Amino acid sequence: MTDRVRVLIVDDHSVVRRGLRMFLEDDPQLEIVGEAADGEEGVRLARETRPDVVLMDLLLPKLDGIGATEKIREELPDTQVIALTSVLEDASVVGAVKAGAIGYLLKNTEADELLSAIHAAAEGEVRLSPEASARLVREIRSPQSPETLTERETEVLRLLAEGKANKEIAGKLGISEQTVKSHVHSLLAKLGMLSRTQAALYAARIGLVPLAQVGRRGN
Amino acid sequence: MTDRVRVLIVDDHSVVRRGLRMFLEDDPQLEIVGEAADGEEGVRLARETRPDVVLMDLLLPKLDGIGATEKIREELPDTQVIALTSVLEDASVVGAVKAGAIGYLLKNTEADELLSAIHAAAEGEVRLSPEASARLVREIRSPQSPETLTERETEVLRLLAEGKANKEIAGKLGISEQTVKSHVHSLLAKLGMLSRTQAALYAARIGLVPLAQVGRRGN
DNA sequence: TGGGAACTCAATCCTTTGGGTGAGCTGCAC
DNA sequence: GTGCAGCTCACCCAAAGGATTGAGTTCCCA
Repeated sequence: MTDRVRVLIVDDHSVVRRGLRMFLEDDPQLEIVGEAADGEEGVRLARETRPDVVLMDLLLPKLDGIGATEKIREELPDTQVIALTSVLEDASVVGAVKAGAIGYLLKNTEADELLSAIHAAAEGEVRLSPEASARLVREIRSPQSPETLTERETEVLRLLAEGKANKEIAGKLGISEQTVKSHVHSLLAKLGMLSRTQAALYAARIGLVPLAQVGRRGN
Repeated sequence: MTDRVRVLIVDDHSVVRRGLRMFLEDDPQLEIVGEAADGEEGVRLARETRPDVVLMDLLLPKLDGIGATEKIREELPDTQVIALTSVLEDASVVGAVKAGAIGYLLKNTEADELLSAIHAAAEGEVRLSPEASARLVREIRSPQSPETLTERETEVLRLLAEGKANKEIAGKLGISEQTVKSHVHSLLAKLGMLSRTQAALYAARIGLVPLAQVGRRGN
């Protein structure tokens, strides 16, 4: 509490890194120990600098924020991670929390909120944006809680969300089309959806597939 | 050229606004005349402050960046707009340019590039990020240029991209399912795609539908 | 060792999607 | 007017998608 809180910034946009740095430098109690532009670099810098708090964007090149959070929390249990993202989605809130994030804030958070969240995180206190809290609560108590997809189902969903047909997915995975259909079936049931199109959009929404390269002719 | 360039920042993330402000304040030739957090406020502030250059995020609440750009260019022909976005998509590049943007930059642009782009814009010079240029060129010369969808087709695509079935779309639009099918057919042909799922993902990718609220049960 | 979860596949059935073709209507441009 | 583009609809057909039921495998955990 008396020492300065050492912070690492991980975000792929230089503008955002700069903005965060400016916000944080207003607080003499904080020290920025580094900036990383992708997930892998984030993990590496965390390892080197051993920060108290990492501000982690979730959409990152190379290794996404959730993956990076997992690795950091695994290797450096004393380092707290705050997920900082522009988009709010059920799945990514839950994913970030599961990965070990202690906070989840939206990028439109005001400066003082952000600072207080960082100090809270350094003390091991959970701090979520009101929206994120709502999602989490809904997740927990929701009776028709979106059951988690199995690994295989997720894999199928990913391919499905690239616009592939069942037959293509079957070929890709080396299984029969029937099996793909059964995965699609249970995946739709779990998500409470009625068509592969809805599932594909859901996958895109939660960032299961990089939207930027999706749906292109012949992929 | 001798006067300071007056800049308006429009972005819904306070962190990004702060970051941009810091970048721009390094340059004594620039003056920041305002910040807006959504499209409508952006248009209003542009009207009031009559800036030389507007830095416009494309994903905005209330009125999106392309709409805001159109309005600003209409009312204030001397104000140049630079689209500044985190995602690069064919359609939004083309859309922004059509709406009258003179520049299109990604948010991971470095500070000096950004500054030089602003000065270029103030002089009426076009400045695109290399990636955006590539998309534009491809758009122009591409022989199988993605023919533009008609209004009706776009409407159908939008509903399709909310995960709706043909029958639902028909009901929503008050036309027969057959007609919907014919729209879907020609729309797929124009986009060179094979399934509604691909089309839906494409629509999501170009921001035809707000991804945040897509694919939910019962919408 | 018994049970459950995950993955695999099959057979059957029905619905949805999408292709092909043709055609009537409107409104606008040449 | 003639022609074209866009919107509408119909009929037919093939393919893909999705529901249902049932069942075999492996692997892991209680």
